Amino acid sequence: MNEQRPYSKVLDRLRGAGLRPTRQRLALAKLLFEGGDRHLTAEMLHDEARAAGVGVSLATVYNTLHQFQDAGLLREIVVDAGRSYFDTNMLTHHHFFCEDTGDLVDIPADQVQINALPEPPAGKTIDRVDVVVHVRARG
Amino acid sequence: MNEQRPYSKVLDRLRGAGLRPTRQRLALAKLLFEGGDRHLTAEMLHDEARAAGVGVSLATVYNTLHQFQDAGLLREIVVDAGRSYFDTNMLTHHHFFCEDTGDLVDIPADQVQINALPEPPAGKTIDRVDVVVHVRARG
DNA sequence: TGTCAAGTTTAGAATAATTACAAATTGTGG
DNA sequence: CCACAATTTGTAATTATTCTAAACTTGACA
Repeated sequence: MNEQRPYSKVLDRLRGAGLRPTRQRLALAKLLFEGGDRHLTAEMLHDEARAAGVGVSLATVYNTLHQFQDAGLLREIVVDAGRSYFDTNMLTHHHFFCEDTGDLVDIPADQVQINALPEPPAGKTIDRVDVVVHVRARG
Repeated sequence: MNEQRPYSKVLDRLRGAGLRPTRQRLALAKLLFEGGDRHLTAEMLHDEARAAGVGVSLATVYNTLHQFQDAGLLREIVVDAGRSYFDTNMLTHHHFFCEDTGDLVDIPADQVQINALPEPPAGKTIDRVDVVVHVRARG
């Protein structure tokens, strides 16, 4: 439907976040937000961009991911030591993490019910609750 | 009570895990297991060891932490990108993670109740469920 | 107790992910 | 279209961790 204005949605999205719609940001936003819910590392996104013929440096991919995160368009997930995934699904939800393959799979929020939470330490407020269900190939 | 055999407990612990009780492993085990529940990075443990006058290289600290983990004496916790904590509390429990300070605080298992969990992806079994409650200084 | 093989430790090099930097480029309001 | 600030970039730097091969311990056994 958007054949003639393929960037209009992401463009609005960037504008809404107060980010200048540069060529690089538009291309990365398109890759990130027009493919459903995704879990990507900086390296993976960089490869995708190059494969799509988009000239963008790895440094810019990192910058952009962090800017998108600060703007609330993405969230960072840390499951694997020394590797950050960025999740394009901003709705409350949780994750399966497969220790064999490194795969990350969404769990809709309504499939996990937490019905007791402790008081946070003095002077702190709860920001969010992350549930990671570690799984492995059945042995 | 153990003034005369200060290493006997950790010694048994290493023996039980099938690990040779070397000077380094004994010293690190003492630091790790005789101070209650602890959350330490390799670097932190290395510093403690040096402060205690124990000559041990950082490489050995890493090796030892992983061996202890494989032996079921420790578990690794990943909350902060690019930094691994090791937790000496092997009972089921969860964590507060303070984003401002990087502090990690235990939440006893009975203070979090999860009463719905999804089916794991085909062919996988659930290994464990990690709940991390992200908190920050009240604004 | 001395010897030896296997298990450990170590310093330093290597790797991997990420961040920092300063120069070059680009986007935008006037 | 200009000027200037924001952005991008290649590269170097940083950080956490793993690797490696040589040196050193340990424990078993004669």
